Amino acid sequence: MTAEDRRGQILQGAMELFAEKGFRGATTREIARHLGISEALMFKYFPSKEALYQAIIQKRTDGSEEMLFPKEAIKAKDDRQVFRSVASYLISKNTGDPVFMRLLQFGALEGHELSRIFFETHARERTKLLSNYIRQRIKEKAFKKVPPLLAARAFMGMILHYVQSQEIYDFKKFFHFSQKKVVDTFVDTFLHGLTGDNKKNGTEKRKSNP
Amino acid sequence: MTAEDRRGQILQGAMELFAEKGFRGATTREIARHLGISEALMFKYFPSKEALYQAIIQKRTDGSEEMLFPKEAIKAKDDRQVFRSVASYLISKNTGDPVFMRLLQFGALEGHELSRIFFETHARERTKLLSNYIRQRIKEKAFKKVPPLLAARAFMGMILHYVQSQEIYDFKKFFHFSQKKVVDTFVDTFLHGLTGDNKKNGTEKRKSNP
DNA sequence: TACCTTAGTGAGTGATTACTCATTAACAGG
DNA sequence: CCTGTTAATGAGTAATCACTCACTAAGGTA
Repeated sequence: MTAEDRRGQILQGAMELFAEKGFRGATTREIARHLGISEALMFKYFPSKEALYQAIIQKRTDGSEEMLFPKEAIKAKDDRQVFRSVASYLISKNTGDPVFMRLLQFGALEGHELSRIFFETHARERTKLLSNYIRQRIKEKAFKKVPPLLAARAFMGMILHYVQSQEIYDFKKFFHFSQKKVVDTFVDTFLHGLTGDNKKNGTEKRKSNP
Repeated sequence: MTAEDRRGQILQGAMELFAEKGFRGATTREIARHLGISEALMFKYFPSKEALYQAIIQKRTDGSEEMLFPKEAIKAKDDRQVFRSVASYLISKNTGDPVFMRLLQFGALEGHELSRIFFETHARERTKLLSNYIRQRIKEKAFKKVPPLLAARAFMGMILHYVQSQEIYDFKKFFHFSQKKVVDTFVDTFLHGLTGDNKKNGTEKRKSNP
């Protein structure tokens, strides 16, 4: 097997185990056995367990294309479409493949350097992008006057906590909603609130109390 | 020192270290040194590291008085007060003392039995209580027709993810809002949404475009 | 053939882990 | 004073940890 392929294989297998058991919890012996190779070979490719962990995080964060922040919807000021895109992106990115989410969560708790870097750059950047849009819409009197940063975190929190619950707390054992239902409910609630008349979409209203 | 006191002291000190480093990350030697006692004494009081961990979780979950679910506000159908109470409770319980939150998070990731039990009972129960209220208010046409469980999780997710960000991802280094501001923003947004006129409170309106 | 590079390993290394045990020290009741 | 109880410990134990090293075996080139 070529060096390149072997490197990739080790990264993949190690990531799975780190995500499952955390940095401290996953042993080098386990990882090697999981891959069907010797520990010694692993240490030929990565000089330490720490270096292996760092390579994994770096690979995933570098490869993270910018968040699907729909430029057309933003230009068109199509609020519903903007928030739907953000929600869909976050849900679909993390639900199918909770490995990276678990990895980050573990890293944050264990106080790992690179996890902190992720939160202080990527996560913060995403929140800022969304809060900028909200700030602009407030200026245009389309949104109420709320702290934009707080509102952005509220919206992303709804989504991220939901995904986290499903994948880490194992709530998916108890109930499951379609992604469309989740996105619709979260976006509609965020934009229009729970109170008010029973409208189905944001654009059309329907009288309920004649 | 009496046996009772010593037991409590060990529980407290061990909890702090488990919260900081996780079950696998915190060593018995560290815990003993942190308490200023020998490992041997610890093992006299708790037969294994596992038993110590279990005792900690049990103590915190048993002592958890029922969530401040304001009965008067519910009877009065004071939506704002209901959601404000839930939000305030969750925030103040976890912000000042993030130890238990970290403990649970670690436990969930490490797949620890008792953490799972917490989520499958306490956390689920809270969500159900809130979703029941929402379901009732939907029947009374006070709320829009949304999946009550999903709406409840959206609201609690906003709050819990916010606290988690502040305490675990260390976002409090970058910005801080007063608890009142956070509660107001989250509750108002959840009940009335971001769109619509610029009202300051749910009851009084203020014209912005003369 | 002889030689060099390189993927790959088995059998270790010292350090650290959760946990044990024989022993001490203090204090009580008689 | 003696004796029993009990909090408390220092010095271990076997197992496991991350990591190393001397060593093959398989090619490619001359």
